Amino acid sequence: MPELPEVETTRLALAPHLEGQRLAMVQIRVPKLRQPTPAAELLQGRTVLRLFRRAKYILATLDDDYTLLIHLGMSGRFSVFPHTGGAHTPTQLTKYPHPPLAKHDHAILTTGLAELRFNDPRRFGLLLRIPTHALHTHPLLQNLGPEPLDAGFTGAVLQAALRGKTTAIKPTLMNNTVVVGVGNIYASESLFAAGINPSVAAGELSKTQCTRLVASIKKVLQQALATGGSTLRDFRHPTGEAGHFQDEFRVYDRAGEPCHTCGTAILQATHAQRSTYWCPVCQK
DNA sequence: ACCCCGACCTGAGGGC
DNA sequence: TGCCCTCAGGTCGGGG
Repeated sequence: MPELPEVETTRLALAPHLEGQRLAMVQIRVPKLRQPTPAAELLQGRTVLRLFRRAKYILATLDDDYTLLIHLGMSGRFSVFPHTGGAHTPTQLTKYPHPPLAKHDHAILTTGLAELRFNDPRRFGLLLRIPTHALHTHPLLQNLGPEPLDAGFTGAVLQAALRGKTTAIKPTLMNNTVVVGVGNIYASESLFAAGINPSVAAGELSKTQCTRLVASIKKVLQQALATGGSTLRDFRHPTGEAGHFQDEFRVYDRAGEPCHTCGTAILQATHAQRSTYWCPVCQK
């Protein structure tokens, strides 16, 4: 499910229920996701000071000098069940019967405002408790490339990151040390928008192409954010709404269908074991 | 230092 | 109906 637009959509939906709120009750129902999950007692009673995002990680700064790191993996999502009728103590919360827990509901965070449930069938997601002072040197975070929507991500920066790389540009866009947040959907979509063939060796892109590609990545991600991300199969906003960017796909998941620009059939191939889609006429 | 591949998981969908 | 195969929005560690 989650590339930058879906992760940011999730963060935006969670923030009003978490920022400034105390985790009155925490349940951890799975011993490990990608890594062992923190004990509920270490999180319960803490207040969330701030909820921010870096790459595809959602980070909750807690009031005990720890940060809760959340990653949605392939199939992770949050559901929000707001309480009705104002603030409550944990005991009172049980008086508000939210729907029964579902299969793969691995963590439940309850504040005075809502119950937030993390569901992840494939368990590629991640919940980690990290000392806040050590966050930027944590192995998961210290080698990350630039945020694609930051002003500092420019054609020159991309070209420098691609220098000497012989791998095709498409899987390279999904390399977190080059740029973060771009996954399998938005890599194909951005290359289409830039008119670049996904098989071109990354290091061979011209300065002009890098500049165009950076502009396309920003445009595609911003448009996806504006439409609430992409809903394939099961991705939902924490509110339960679907995203709509899947209606805007130019190439992703459209093998054999006509290019919206030139009518040529969209092609599909595999790069690094992931599907790539492109138009052989519009992308050179 | 790079690059590729398998591994980690469950579930949906298609073919037989 | 069921079984078996493939594929799915991500990342990491090992080996070449």
